[in-house]
Amino acid sequence: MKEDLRPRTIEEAHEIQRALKKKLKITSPKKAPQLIAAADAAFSDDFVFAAGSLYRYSPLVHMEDAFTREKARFPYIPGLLAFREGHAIISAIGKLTVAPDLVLIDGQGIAHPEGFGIASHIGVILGIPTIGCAKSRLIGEYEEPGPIKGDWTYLYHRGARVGAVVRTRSFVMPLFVSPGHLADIESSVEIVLKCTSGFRIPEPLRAADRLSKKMRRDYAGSPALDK
DNA sequence: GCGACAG
DNA sequence: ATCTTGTCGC
Repeated sequence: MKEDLRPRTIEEAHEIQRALKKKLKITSPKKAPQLIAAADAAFSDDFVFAAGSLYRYSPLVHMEDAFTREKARFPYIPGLLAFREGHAIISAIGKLTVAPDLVLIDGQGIAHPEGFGIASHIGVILGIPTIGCAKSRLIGEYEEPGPIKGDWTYLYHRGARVGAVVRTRSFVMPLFVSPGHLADIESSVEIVLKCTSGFRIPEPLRAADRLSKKMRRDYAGSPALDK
């Protein structure tokens, strides 16, 4: 699986994406998750700092954090984000002492040109439910949702519903939510909204974002931190 | 050929 | 994502 996130070429990355997509499952979840984690990454000149933040779900209660630092080996290419930060994110999640039931990822799920964004990629590799939560659109057409928190519309691509455009805070730019793995559009919207209060970004993702940036401040130039 | 393009 | 000054609003 390590190889599935560290291709040598763009062509190889596309092959991996197509192969892993065969294991993708979009379904309505049976049980509500008890533990939700969120992951995000920050970058310095040559490192990627990934952070994972774990919460008890409903109500949201912070449990623990974890992070990793590794060399950035793949460029950012729209559609291939998983190959730039996926490996580090999975590593950070793996450092949590308790495994989450679901993970929120900063990026797209199936609302992706190949139907396999970073949230789907991570979900398939980890074998657990994931939800993509992006701040902007990668693909798809949609109608602007209403202006109040909780308003949302479907995101369509090639005639199919691939996600939702969700107003997580009144009168603020919406978020692009799409199921990653073992989730569906409606449950993804519900979970994202339940994880959000006061801010545009869901609390677990805000925590992961803060931590990844703090780690960059603290360790951007440290020689030996890797194991 | 031109425009779009998660982080 | 990152860089980076001022500005608007709670």
